[in-house]
Amino acid sequence: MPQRKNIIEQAKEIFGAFLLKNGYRKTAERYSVIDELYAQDEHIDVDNLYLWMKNKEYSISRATIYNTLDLLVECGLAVKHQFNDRSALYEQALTYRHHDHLVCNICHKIKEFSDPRMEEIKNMIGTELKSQITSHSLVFYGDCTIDSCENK
Amino acid sequence: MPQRKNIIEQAKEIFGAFLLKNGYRKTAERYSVIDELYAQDEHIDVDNLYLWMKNKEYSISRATIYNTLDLLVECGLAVKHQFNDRSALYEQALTYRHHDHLVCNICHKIKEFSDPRMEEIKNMIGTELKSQITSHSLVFYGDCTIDSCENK
DNA sequence: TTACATGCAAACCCTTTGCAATCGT
DNA sequence: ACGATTGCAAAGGGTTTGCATGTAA
Repeated sequence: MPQRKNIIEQAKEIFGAFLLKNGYRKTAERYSVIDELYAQDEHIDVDNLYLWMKNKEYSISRATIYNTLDLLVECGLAVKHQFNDRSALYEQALTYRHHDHLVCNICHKIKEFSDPRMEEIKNMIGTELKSQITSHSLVFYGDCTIDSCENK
Repeated sequence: MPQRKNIIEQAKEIFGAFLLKNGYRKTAERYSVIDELYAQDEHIDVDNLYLWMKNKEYSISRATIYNTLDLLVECGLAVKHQFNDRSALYEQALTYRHHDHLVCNICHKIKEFSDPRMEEIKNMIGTELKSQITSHSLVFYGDCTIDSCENK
């Protein structure tokens, strides 16, 4: 990932401006969450992010991670997903383009996709049901039909 | 609801056959959950169903409601929805046709809709990502633009 | 200096589990 | 009678909260 560093720097600048604008403080913990969230290649939940950071000798608590992720979501630097009734998953959002997810019923691997028809459906349903639709969550669940899935 | 009684009777027959087939026992508690789930006009969560039933002098525990709802989902007589990170919502499924949901950001009212393009998207993405898609969850979130919404 | 942020542990909420008592079959 | 089902309360897992301590501004 040659340009990931730049992305992280960019994210930190945006975050700094956001903190300033809202009178929040710039703490080392908050910036470290950006570093480590943006270091992930996959969606990650709070507990795994916490363990990951502990493992890297960071001194941070779960509470602070929760708090910081909320801030990151608020300023658009992170996206939160709730795929099932378990823990929420987060991913970086600076280079994010909206996509939806396909979750394998057996191995629970997550694949991403995007379909332009979703926008059309949103517009149409929004008009029909008199709602200004602000976001959506779409998850497909299915059985992999390829060998890379661990269900065979 | 003139024919709701018939629907409940029909549901009970299906449930009875399901219980028999699987060697499960026919208990008054299990049937009472059908009665009261099917009496709802809206989605309901376990706790509210429990309180509703307690209020009607039923003698039933939360654990049994959880257990029975699982069975009802298993045999197709109920559908379970997970709209947010809070409690799951259930609805009767005998007269159910698949639909998706629009949740108001402010008043949290739920509206239903259905769009045939979803099937097309499912088929296409399933082929593309090599998955036998078995189900999906689609929720739109938006701000009502009508006065019936409590957000004005 | 003085709030706000942190870290810890306890509290919370929804759901699941363990087990003795009950009840279908 | 046997074993599944119930009800209760305790345990579980993820998230939030309260409060003393630490720290940015």
